[in-house]
Amino acid sequence: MRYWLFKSEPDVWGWDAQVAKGAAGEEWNGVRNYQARNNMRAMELGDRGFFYHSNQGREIVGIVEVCKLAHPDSTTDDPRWECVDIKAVRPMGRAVTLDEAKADPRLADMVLVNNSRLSVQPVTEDEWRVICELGGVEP
DNA sequence: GCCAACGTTGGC
DNA sequence: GCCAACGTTGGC
Repeated sequence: MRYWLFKSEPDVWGWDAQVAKGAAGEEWNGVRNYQARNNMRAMELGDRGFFYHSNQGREIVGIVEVCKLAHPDSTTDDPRWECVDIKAVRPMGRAVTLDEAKADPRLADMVLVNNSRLSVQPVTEDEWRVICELGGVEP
């Protein structure tokens, strides 16, 4: 099992919208970046991810699970773009902000801290534990 | 709202 | 295959 982080602007697709989809989950569509797509192709069923609000909030608000492997993105006819489906698992006990992540030396190498542009990114097991600790949830 | 960083496109 | 131009993301 691997760990990931999904970014979305809360105005466009936020945690509440994800939760509303329930156990069925929803396509993480709209990604038009090869690196992000490749990360989704590498995902397996049951992999966990953080749900991050970019721009407004700039914080990790919840935990999601991959519930469908990479498949063509229904929002485009371009066969290059694929996406997985994810479902909400649980909210963080307390949102973990980008500032907190930046301030914690254990997260100095985290992609979130170092590459603000990548919208679907890998998270190491150590980073996962640290964020869960800060957010007050079981890893 | 600005702009730096980054990725993509397309002419040559 | 290089690189200038352009578009987008996302922190600030």
